[in-house]
Amino acid sequence: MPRSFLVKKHFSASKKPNYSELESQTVLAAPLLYETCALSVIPPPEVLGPGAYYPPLVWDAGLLSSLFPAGLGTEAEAAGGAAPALDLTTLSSEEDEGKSSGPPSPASAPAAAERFRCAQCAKAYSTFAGLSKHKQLHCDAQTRKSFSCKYCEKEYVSLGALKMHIRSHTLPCVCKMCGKAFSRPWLLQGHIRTHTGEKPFSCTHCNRAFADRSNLRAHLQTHSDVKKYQCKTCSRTFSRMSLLHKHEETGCSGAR
DNA sequence: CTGGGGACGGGGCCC
DNA sequence: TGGGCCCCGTCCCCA
Repeated sequence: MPRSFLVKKHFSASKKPNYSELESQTVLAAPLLYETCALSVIPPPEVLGPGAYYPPLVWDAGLLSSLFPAGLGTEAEAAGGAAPALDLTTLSSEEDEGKSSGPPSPASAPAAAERFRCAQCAKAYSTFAGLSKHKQLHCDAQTRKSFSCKYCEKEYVSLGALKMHIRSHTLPCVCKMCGKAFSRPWLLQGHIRTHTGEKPFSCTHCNRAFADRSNLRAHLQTHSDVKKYQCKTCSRTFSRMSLLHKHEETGCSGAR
């Protein structure tokens, strides 16, 4: 399964993300803030539409854990929220596995600890909050991804992966020439080559040059007698997956 | 219709 | 932990 395929469908039911729309939210309102890609993750609230925005603090689990050292599980309960999959606000740094001195520790009340037991590892906790945090940090995380994106349905197993993904929503890297926004600096660099005409990737077979390494790789396939993608029915090979898909969709006759 | 180029996106790996 | 880079991939367009 292609890795980018799943995400793209969240962006748009059709082909490409609507850059102009995104730019209107994240870039054009405050171009100077982002033109050098200085902002690593999330634009200020006034830049994004109110419906789509979640403040940066939401993502700062470390800050939150410092603000709520006693644990956020009880906070969430008090708020009456049936928390979604797993919100980052419920994450804190390493703690509570029956080891820390926090509220969920079972050590001080062995009898009460029996009240909340993890179904997967049998660890016991005195409070529901303690059990919840344990499951979020350890047992549930082993069976499902734990870091949920606020902008879409994607979930990740690590905060770093989530942060990287969030950039695809915030698009902090903006082209000074045309205003187009990108999630990562090197994507912007590649785009800038479309303005400058720079083509640093050359084919050793025909000296043709490309601005994009992936495009060179695809081009190299054209020099090969046996292409990378092969039809299972007729054994015909193609230089690109898309060509193979087209071939299969149009109905491989089995000939050739 | 097919093949190829151009532009771009995302996850993973490495430093 | 974050940035750079690589790899794999999609989509659009054109000859």
